Amino acid sequence: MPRSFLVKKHFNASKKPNYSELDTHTGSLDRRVIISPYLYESYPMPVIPQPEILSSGAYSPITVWTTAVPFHSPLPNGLSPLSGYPSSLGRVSPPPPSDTSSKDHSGSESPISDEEERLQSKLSDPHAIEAEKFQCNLCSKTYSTFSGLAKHKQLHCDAQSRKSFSCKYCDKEYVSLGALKMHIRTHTLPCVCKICGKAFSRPWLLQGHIRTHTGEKPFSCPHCNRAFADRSNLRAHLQTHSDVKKYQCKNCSKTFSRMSLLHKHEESGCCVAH
DNA sequence: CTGGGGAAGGGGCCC
DNA sequence: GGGGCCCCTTCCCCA
Repeated sequence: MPRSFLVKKHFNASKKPNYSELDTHTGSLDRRVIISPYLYESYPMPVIPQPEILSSGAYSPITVWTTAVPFHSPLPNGLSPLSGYPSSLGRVSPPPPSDTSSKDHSGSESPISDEEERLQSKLSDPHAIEAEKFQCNLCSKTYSTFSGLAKHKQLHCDAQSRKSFSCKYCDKEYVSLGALKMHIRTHTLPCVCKICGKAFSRPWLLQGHIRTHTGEKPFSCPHCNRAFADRSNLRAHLQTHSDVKKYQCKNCSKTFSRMSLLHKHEESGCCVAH
């Protein structure tokens, strides 16, 4: 079973190692890998089969998620006026501070946005309130009634903005067709190695695989002249030369050259012991 | 058991 | 929008 189907574990997605120093260590390395013409001459890129993903049944566009605002439902708790429901009637209570579900469209770290401030000023002006219509926050369409806006959001705008593209081979969903196409390649595996027949989802994966046959190792360690076929493997190797390991156990402060080694260490019971 | 190398996959960015 | 590439991550294997 290809690893692509394994569930990805995000132990700490926010902790990203800084590899910026790699360039200084490998200053002589060209950032663009020059693939030997030999590879392309002897092993031309495979013809990608007709993309099944483009067939009409490949995906199901506009899959309305069940989180859409129910028609004629009361305002969901935590739904702010910025969600398209003007608070001119004074019915909308501010979302509870602990509610994190309403952060979907909030890119601002400030608890009070400019739009909220403008709304506050409007609230102080009754004439402005009267002139206010029920406006969709997604497409700016205005409606004279709240129910009209709610129906619009349920049947059109929310469905459009939250449409998903479902893989017909598995239950994964993607927000864009491009992402779905890329994913489906992990099922169809259109790039086949002509030497061993192993199939890959992307051409560059095949190129990397072909290096295992040719022995080409374009990435050299500047410290020990050891060569690698994969840049990421060189990067991991460079950590072995470093006195300061990037991955540290937060309990015992022991450091590791790889995150996977830290994970092993943590799973072995260090964190439990402390 | 630990550390390291090899191989591979997915997401994201750029052109 | 698609391809190429990079980065990060994971798994397997071995010393």
